[in-house]
Amino acid sequence: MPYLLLKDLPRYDCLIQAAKEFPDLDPSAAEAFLHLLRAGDDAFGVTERNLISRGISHGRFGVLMLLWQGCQMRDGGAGNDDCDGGPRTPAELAEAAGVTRATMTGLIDTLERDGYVKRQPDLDDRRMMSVLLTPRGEKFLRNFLPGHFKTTSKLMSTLTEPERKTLVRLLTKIQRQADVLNPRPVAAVPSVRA
Amino acid sequence: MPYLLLKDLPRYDCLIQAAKEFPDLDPSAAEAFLHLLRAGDDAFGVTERNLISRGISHGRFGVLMLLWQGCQMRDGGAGNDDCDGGPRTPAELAEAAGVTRATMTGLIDTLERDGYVKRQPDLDDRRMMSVLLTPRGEKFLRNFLPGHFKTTSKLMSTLTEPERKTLVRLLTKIQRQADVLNPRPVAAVPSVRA
DNA sequence: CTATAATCGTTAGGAGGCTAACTGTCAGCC
DNA sequence: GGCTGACAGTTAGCCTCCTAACGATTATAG
Repeated sequence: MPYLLLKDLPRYDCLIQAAKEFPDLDPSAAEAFLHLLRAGDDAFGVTERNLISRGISHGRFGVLMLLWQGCQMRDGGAGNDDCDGGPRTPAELAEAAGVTRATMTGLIDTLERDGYVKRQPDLDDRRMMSVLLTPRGEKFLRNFLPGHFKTTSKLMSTLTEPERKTLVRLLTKIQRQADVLNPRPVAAVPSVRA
Repeated sequence: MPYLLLKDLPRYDCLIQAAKEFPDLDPSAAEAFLHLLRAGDDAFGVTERNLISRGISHGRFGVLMLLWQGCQMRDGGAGNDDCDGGPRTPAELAEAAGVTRATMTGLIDTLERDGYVKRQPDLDDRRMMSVLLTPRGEKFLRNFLPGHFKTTSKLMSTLTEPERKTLVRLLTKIQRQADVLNPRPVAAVPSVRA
């Protein structure tokens, strides 16, 4: 429950009222926007509870999941060609997780302190490190995940299967639109000539 | 863009694969859950951009909105009986905003430092303060809000009017379910006998 | 082979959340 | 009137995130 405001959303007629003063305000858009943020925050809060009760933050959990995914790919080896083992280095993890490298350093620090992961220098390129899940980290996930999945299932149990599909479809549209509106640096395009 | 992980969501067949190992994992529930968090984060990020470019955080913006709403109610005085002027004291603001009083102290500190709000001691109850929007704070909102509303409108412009209504309906269901799963303290129930 | 540029991980410092504990003030019971 | 408890706002300390800058290492150009 990190991020935002407005425990109770404004009622729709209040939005219409406000739209009289601000012609740019589209009531139905604002309503959808506020509900999206509110529901996202609520959903986040529900799972956050599970996590903090186990002494781990959402960010750290995400790192463990990325590493574990890598292990699965390697062990199960299901010949999935575009899952080449998952991220390993802090930079890859940061990229996959959507945080900065500096933040990833902090996350790995605490995970290593708690014994869930291990850093290992790369022999070929001495700038790099490899981050590995320890047996303890894997054990944590195996203990934690079932409850976590149960929670998300319960959270979504109010929606029928078609409703879930509809929701995903609408949310995907919004994601794409957000990508358009959010001019990401898009590192891998060093302009036409460089 | 505060909170979470997984820049790229796992593909659906990966979820199905994982469900073989974890029977508790309901793929469609997990998919909907992840998309909800992702879309909420994206939407948040889009507006956050506007805010930080104006030197204000989402939290501070929320406080200004709450105070401004109070002003509107008072000035316009539209005889709306359950909008009695909006929150005024730090405790009310914290409650309305969904943060702790301690956090609200910090938010008001920075807002006051920047000249957007003003603290005023309550003469009747000397424990209390009143927080007021300054002319500068109001001016900021009048300058900022049109662009903000335009952004949210653009974000939601990918959805038709019926789609927005559907989205709101589904998200409301999730909110309610989250409330059920999230055992809030519900302060006003001092147990049967106290 | 050397100089410059790019990349990796880290560090330093800031902001915004939280909890827990503190100070002042009001309300109620004796 | 004087305690005791409840409440308002603040303070202190922690965590996670960010940006900016750094040293070390590798890649590239001449």
